[in-house]
Amino acid sequence: MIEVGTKPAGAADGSYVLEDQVGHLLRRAHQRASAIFQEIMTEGLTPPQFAALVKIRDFGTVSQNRLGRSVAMDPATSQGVTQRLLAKGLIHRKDDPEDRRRTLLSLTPDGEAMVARLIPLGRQVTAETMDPLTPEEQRQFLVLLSKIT
Amino acid sequence: MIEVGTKPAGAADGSYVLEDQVGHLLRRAHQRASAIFQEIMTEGLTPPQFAALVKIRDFGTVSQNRLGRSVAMDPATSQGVTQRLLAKGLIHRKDDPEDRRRTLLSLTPDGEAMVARLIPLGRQVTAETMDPLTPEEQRQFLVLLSKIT
DNA sequence: TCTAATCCATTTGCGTGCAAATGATAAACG
DNA sequence: CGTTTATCATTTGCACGCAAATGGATTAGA
Repeated sequence: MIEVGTKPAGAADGSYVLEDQVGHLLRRAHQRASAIFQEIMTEGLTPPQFAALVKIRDFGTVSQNRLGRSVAMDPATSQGVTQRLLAKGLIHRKDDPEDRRRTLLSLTPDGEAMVARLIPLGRQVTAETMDPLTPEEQRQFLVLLSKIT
Repeated sequence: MIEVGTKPAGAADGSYVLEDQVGHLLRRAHQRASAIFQEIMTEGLTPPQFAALVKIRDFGTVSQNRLGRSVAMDPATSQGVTQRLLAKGLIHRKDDPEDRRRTLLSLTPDGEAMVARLIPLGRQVTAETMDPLTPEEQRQFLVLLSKIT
């Protein structure tokens, strides 16, 4: 018996090819995207820190938890990230006078300047990450990726 | 001047929409895939641990660094992961007699049994993660995702 | 009202993930 | 042959990421 053609990715037999599993591919693609980010963004910010800065700028003022939800960070992670942005002098904190549970975050002038300076680089990161794809594929990919997010 | 239509995702103006950046979408998709993994794989294994087990099974016997490269883990991370698999009694270690720098890893009988039991669940994880996509979209997505990995 | 359910921020503990440094071994090369 | 270079495993330090628990504040409901 001669084998014709290759085994389809979704083979129902005993084989299990790690490289065909979405989770694994997503993990690796995310690693690569982070590496490209670090190459281009040379100011010592991490991707979550940059995402937080951008969102704080969008909001103007936000509570820590709300910021976390808007960028998909749980409260414990938000805590750490805002802590470090605070230490870098990029954001400012004050108690919410209308709800004493909350602390409100906003950008410092340094933070504003940093975001403005980094956004063009952010576009570059996205471009380079998707560079292996044609423009048409890039559009398709973003649509599909959004659907499984 | 009346604005017609919505702003394209790649707008070259001052706007920067975090949700349109691949890195951010990849981070969130990876988070979701990991969450689905944990829901379905109820035996206390993490995605990297499972990936390592599968690869060790494929190799039969591998050095720790080689295993790491094959699943995209740096040496420090490999160290931690194999450490925990060892503690769970799923893998076995021995010095390589032909190269005293290396330590060879292989599955214990428990490890073999665990992988065999979990692989069907692995397929389920992949299926559920891509559930929002049609079968045709799933194939497209895997092709594109592979290209940027 | 006042009590239960929610929400906010924080902390602890564990598991990746990576940079950088180290000591031991092996391979390359002059 | 001996030296330089590369590889292997390990350790330390830092940054996510999440589960679970806590104490304080607010909201909803009986």
